[in-house]
Amino acid sequence: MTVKKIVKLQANKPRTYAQKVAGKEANILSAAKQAFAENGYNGLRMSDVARRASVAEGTVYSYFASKDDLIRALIGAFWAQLTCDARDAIEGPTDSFSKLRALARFHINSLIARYDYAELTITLGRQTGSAISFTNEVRAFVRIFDEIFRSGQDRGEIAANAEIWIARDLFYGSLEYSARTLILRGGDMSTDAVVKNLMACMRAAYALESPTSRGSLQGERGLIRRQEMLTDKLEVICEKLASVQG
Amino acid sequence: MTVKKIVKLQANKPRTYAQKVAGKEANILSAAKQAFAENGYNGLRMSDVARRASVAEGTVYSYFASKDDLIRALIGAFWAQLTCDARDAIEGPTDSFSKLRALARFHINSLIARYDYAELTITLGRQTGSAISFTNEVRAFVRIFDEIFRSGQDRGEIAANAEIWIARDLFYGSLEYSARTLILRGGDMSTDAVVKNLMACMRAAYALESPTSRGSLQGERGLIRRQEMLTDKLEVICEKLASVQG
DNA sequence: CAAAAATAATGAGTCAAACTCAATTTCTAG
DNA sequence: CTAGAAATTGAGTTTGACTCATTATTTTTG
Repeated sequence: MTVKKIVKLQANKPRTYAQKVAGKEANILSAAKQAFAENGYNGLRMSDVARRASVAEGTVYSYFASKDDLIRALIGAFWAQLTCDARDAIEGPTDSFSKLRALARFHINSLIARYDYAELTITLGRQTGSAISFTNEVRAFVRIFDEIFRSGQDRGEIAANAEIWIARDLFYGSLEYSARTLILRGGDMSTDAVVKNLMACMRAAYALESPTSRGSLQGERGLIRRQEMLTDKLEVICEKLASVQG
Repeated sequence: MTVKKIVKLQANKPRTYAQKVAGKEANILSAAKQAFAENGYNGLRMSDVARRASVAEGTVYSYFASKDDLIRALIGAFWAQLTCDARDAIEGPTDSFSKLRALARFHINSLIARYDYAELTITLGRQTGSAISFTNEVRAFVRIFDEIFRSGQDRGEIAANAEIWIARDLFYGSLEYSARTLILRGGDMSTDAVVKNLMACMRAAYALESPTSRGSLQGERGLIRRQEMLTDKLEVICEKLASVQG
């Protein structure tokens, strides 16, 4: 019985040397992910990563040229995953603004869950120089917005003369800031309010309303709903007045 | 002729020991500012700062507990200066939205000029822990927006039910992202387009338009706007009632 | 199959830079 | 003028990223 046969019987052990090597890189990344989650960028020690991955410190450096390189890889993987998940999240709705709303909701929740990754994305994005740059993974993520926006323009839902780079920064910029605020202040504020507000702005600035559909139907419904809201408010006032009197 | 007389003749040399000491802190800060501008956060060496300020390395540490502390002080000074300049910049216009426009224009230009400071503001804001925090200087700067917004609400120019924290993040978040984009892509895009777009969004989302001017122009929209105004007014009444109760 | 060549892994050692602290200098108050 | 307080000094410590000569493993070759 050779060693090879034993190896073959074990489920997901690497068969070839090349596979083993590839697996080691994944091990190191996974160890780094853990260490980063626990201690953040400054607290992460290369020696600790090596120990967790059960390799020597030098080995880590044969896979990643530097600490920054390692974290960059981690962040790249994060955005790649996010891109996949975001594409799932926008599957449901068909019109552009609903897709954008779904993307916004997904994005702000992701940022709140893992703000540490988002934070380093900018600082580590810049490679060996002074200019700001981004990894391909981040670009791929940003492209999701661009695709929705462009197709919205093609389909006549979004104004054709809207400048996409401005809209994109409005979208991602406000979501990131809001995510930070929500983290800072704790759980008493909702992401829904942020998304709702952002989408109202986007609609107001970029929507091309078709006169037939939205002008009459939704407009009328909106009016009715608003009247109902007004009635509600008036009722509250009456109650309050009564209680003040009493 | 004593030494004191000579000192008195020289213009802005320190007279007392205390003044000399106070001046040294300023020297160190100024040296750090230079070093930071030339090499950025990672490239800044405490030994270099000490040499530029003509003091020993230990002296730097008797004024600032750590490198991060030193840079934080630098960033604090930056925002303090920015706060002064921004207050000047919004002096001209009287209505809230014009003030906000002036602030936006000022802010995006400042960010483009000194993005390095803005970038570190977040990362170094957090003090010895995991939660995100901000220095008082940053808070003072942010307050400018809040003051304009609140006074706009009081004066009936801005919807009373608008949530200020959401509006603030929309404002600063999109400006920061746009500033980054403008730095990245070079000079072919203008800050004006960004400001114009942002203000259009803000107006659409938060403006309470006077019924005489725009209300009559657009039939259904005018109706909706008036209803929104009514709702806002009612909300103000509700709040006032609540405060009467409490 | 064995020897040679290629590839990968190791960890003790280097080095840069933030930070410390005992000794020294400078200033002030009495 | 002097004692003591306050500030300064810079050589030395520490920490942690990174290197590289050596060793181990795998593949290729004869």
